[in-house]
Amino acid sequence: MKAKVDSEIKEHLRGRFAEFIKSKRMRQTPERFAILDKVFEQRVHFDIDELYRDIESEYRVCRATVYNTVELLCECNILRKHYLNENQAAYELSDDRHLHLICLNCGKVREVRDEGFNECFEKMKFRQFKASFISTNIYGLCSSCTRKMKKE
Amino acid sequence: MKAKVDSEIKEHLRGRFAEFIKSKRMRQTPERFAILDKVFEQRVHFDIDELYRDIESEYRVCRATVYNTVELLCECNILRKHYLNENQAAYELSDDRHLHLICLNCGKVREVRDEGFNECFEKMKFRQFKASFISTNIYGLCSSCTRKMKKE
DNA sequence: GTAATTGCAAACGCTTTGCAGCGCC
DNA sequence: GGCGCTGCAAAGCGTTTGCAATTAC
Repeated sequence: MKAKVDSEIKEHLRGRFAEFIKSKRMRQTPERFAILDKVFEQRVHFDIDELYRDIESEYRVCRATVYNTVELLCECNILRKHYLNENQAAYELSDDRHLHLICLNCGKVREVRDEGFNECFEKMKFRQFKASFISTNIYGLCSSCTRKMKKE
Repeated sequence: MKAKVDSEIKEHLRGRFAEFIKSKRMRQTPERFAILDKVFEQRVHFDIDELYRDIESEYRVCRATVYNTVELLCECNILRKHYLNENQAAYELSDDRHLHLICLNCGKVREVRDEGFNECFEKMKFRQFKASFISTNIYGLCSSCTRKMKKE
């Protein structure tokens, strides 16, 4: 439920992506930047297919390219990849810290911020492991499924 | 890295599974209990294919049945299903609380216990959501991949 | 110019499904 | 004996791959 990314941050990230691409001696294709722009328009975590359908309407690009570019955006640390369920990977902007509440019955995912939890993670240190980011999934029952269960 | 499940707990869980099956008016097939027994022998999180190959050597059973039974064991709250990466779901005994340290480079998964973190979760309450369990994945670089990176 | 990147389509791997026959209740 | 469960095989679906054509540098 976060507000759309503001244009200053957008510009900054676009610049970082451009730098990243250059540093790897890769090419700045229009497809890559078109995809990045659509990424900014996503309000919550999204999957490749959602992003693809969203882009497709105004820019001709194929799924494989979306996969490739999103992978690049993860390497560049603009996006992060999460595995919430069986179906497909979910992506989110890196600065968007929250937990996922996932209903075991209907599969609905809710994003929840919890500062205490974030602090708890910041403090953690691991031997022989350089942590980059945390992905926390809490499985349970959403309110409407709880209600449904009671009726039965 | 946990010790094998001791026989008392095993007996208890077998009983619970039997009860669960009866309560749903399902059948106590030998396949279901053979699979449960193999589940107890797993030392860390495992996937369906590992479990299947492990069973197959001494008991004729097909993949679909393993999928079905493991799903039942999750419903019965003996197992929990985690999504660590793209490839496949990972399963663990419910009483085995730990985080997963996942290397972004080689994909290796390490299990780590952290009591502070568990307590932090216990305290959390969510509006309109009945939490059942938490699955925490920490992505980063393992020590050997960190070393590899430095060399380049 | 030339090598990286794209679109397309086929391949891949995990999981689910449909179905005929078996066996638990 | 009936119907739930099994094995088998095929289908489904997200993702990856191979390749010829395109295009950024």
